[in-house]
Formats: sequence, C-alpha cells, structure tokens
Amino acid sequence: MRPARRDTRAEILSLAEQLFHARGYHGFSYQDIAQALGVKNAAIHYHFASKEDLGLALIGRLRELVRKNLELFRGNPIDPVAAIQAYFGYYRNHCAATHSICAVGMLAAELSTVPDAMRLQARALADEMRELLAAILEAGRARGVMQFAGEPAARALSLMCTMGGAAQVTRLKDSPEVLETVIAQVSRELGLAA
Amino acid sequence: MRPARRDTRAEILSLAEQLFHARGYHGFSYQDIAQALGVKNAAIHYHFASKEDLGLALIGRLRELVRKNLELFRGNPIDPVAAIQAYFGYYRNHCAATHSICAVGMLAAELSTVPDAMRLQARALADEMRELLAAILEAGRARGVMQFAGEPAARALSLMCTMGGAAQVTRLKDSPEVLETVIAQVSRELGLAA
DNA sequence: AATTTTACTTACTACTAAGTAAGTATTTTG
DNA sequence: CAAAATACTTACTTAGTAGTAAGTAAAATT
Repeated sequence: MRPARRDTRAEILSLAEQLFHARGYHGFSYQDIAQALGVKNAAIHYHFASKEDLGLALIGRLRELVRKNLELFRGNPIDPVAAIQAYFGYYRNHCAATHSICAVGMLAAELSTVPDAMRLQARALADEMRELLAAILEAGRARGVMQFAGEPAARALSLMCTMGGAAQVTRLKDSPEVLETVIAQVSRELGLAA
Repeated sequence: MRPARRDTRAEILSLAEQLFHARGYHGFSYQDIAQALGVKNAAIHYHFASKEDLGLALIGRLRELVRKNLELFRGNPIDPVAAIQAYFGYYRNHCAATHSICAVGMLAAELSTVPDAMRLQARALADEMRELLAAILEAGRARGVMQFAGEPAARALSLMCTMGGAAQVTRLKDSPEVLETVIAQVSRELGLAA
C-alpha cells in the first residue's frame, strides 16, 4: 500500500524527461535508463510497455504542469510581470543550466519520426503553453505593466517561438549570453524593466 | 570530363538535404537515399564515406548560401525591406510548404547526438545567419524603413529565434496560419507594412 | 497459511543502422 | 590500345534498438 522503498516508475519518468530534453525522443534508449537506474532493460518495459507509452507519459506530465500554472494564474492574475519572469526563469534555470531545450521545440524537430499520439499531445502542449502566455500578456497590458501591438494570442505565439528558438541557439552556441540577449530584447519591447 | 549522364553525388546531397530538413540527421538513413535513387547502400558510401561527411557537406552548402546572400546584400544594401521579405519568404515557401524546419533549429535539437564537427559547422551557420539579419536590420533602420530598440545584432538574434521557432510550431500544428501570425506580429513591431 | 499480485531478471528475437572489403563494368587518360 | 581511375554492386560485419516470453523472489491480499 505504502510506496515501496523505491519508486522505480517515477525514477524512470524523471530520468527519461531529463534525457528527452537533452537528447530527444530518439536520442535515448531503454538501455540508457536501465543502466542509470541499475536495473535491466525489461524492467523499463514492465513500467512502460512501449517507448511510445513512456513518451506519452512524459508529455502528459508537462501538460499537467502547464495546465496547473494556467489555473494558478487565472485564479490570481495580480502579478503578470512575476509570471513572465518565471517563464524566463524556466529558460535560465532549466534549459540553459542543463544544456537542454524546451519540449515543444524538441518535439517539433522530431515530429515526423515520432508516433502519431505523441504528435497530438505535443500540439496540445503547444496550445496550452500559448494559452498561458496569452493570459499573462493580456493581464499585463490590462494592468498597464506591459505594452505590445496586436492580439495577446498573436503576441503569445510570437513570444513562445522566440523563447523556444532562444533556448536552441543558446545550446547551439553554448552561451547563456544568447539567452540573456534575447530576454533583454524581448523585455525592452514589452516595456518591462531591464 | 563532361558530367556523366547522371550526377549521383549531387542527387544524394540534394535528397539528403530534403530528408534532413524534414526528419533530421538521425531521421534518415543511407538506405533511404539509396532506395530513392535506385542504387545500393554502398554507392552512397562511395560518395560520402561516412554519414558525418554527408552531414558536413550538407551544412557546408547551406553556409555557402547564407554567405553569398550576405555578400550580395552588403554589395547592394538598397532594399532591406525586400531582403527581409525574402527571409520571410524562405519560411513560407520552403519550410511551411514542405513541412520542414530550418537547419539551425534541427541541429540545435539534435545537438548532443551529432558529431563534433557538425556542431561547429552549425554554430558557424547560426553566426552567419545572425550576421546577415543584423546587416539587413541595420540598413533598414538607417534608411528609416524599419524601427526597433536596441542593437541590430540583438534584434537579429531575437528575430532568428522567433522565425526558427515559428517554423517549428507551424509544422507541429500543421498550420501555415501560425507562420503568418508570427510574420504579421514581427512585421508590425518592425514597422513594416502588413 | 495459501494465493495472488508486484516488480522485477534472464535470455532471447527481429530489425535497422552505419560501415567495409573485394570484385566488376565503364570511362578516361597516357 | 593498355593502364588506371571512376562509379558502382555483392556480400558481409558490427553494434545498437525496441520488444517479448518465461521464470523468480518478495510483498500484499484473502
């Protein structure tokens, strides 16, 4: 009943998520995970019968995270600036720090070699991410702490593309300065304090 | 002396480039190319001993293209708006039309599973692309046909990230509308006519 | 206490990948 | 015309991949 002395399933998911962000869906194998956890190949298959199952669980967890953040912000949209700084913070502390890129960009790159169901999940993740950003931008402009032209949804899409690309170029150039330059540029354009 | 009735090497490169943009470096095999060209596996190895050689040749060609465009623009920078429209046009007519993404984004995603030499080439490609965009933006602002805050190099980097990300999300969502929305938003912010 | 379920291991299969060595027909060159 | 380089094919090796079937020890359930 109580969690065993070790939650292998959770460890698999967590390691797979790291590996996915760093190397992509096709960039890690069951063997990689098994070795790192000190178990055998088949143990991973016990928890996730197919790699597709593992991939879907992975994206599912990310969607859950975005969904929760959206709910949280919608329930209490008093500080859009803090929310967008947290968004930038993800790229600073997660992507740049671990030399990985965001899931949407990774999945977009691997799109044509990934199972159909994962494609659908990836689309949903992108939609939800866009929705969250649009909510933040809309609240920011309404409260007079952000400026931009056009619809919040359009600006959110553009921002999402910019930050996804920034994570990629930051990794490509192995230079956190790239990320900082883009964040500074975007902040300037949104009228945020530098 | 004259090119034989068939230039297999060029056909390999050209097909490999398409496959790379659509499926990534690890997303296609020598077998894929061989079958499509009606030759055997080893024939590809004859022209490109290793896959790394093929990959390097591929990126080399793209670098050459960017370099030529930069030279061309530097030699005759009278129409920055046309130049940036051509840049947008690449994403419309190449990426969106063929459901592929740009090389820098693809390489950034596959970075950690790609040979070292390709990483270096990819970095150089990104640098050159940024240089070209910076030249266009700088000329555009100098001539009063574009507006933006900050350094041209910073704005160029941000634009490159935005467009790379836009190609990816466009493919992910299978929706050219995504690309058009981002181009419209960016154009608005740069003060270009819609 | 007996039974069933959980969480694995052992030992495999089937497949695909890049890469290679040796041979062959066709051009090109001296 | 002979020699050599070109552009392959045939047949293979090596290595890595996801996935599976059958067995096992420990824990939970009845």
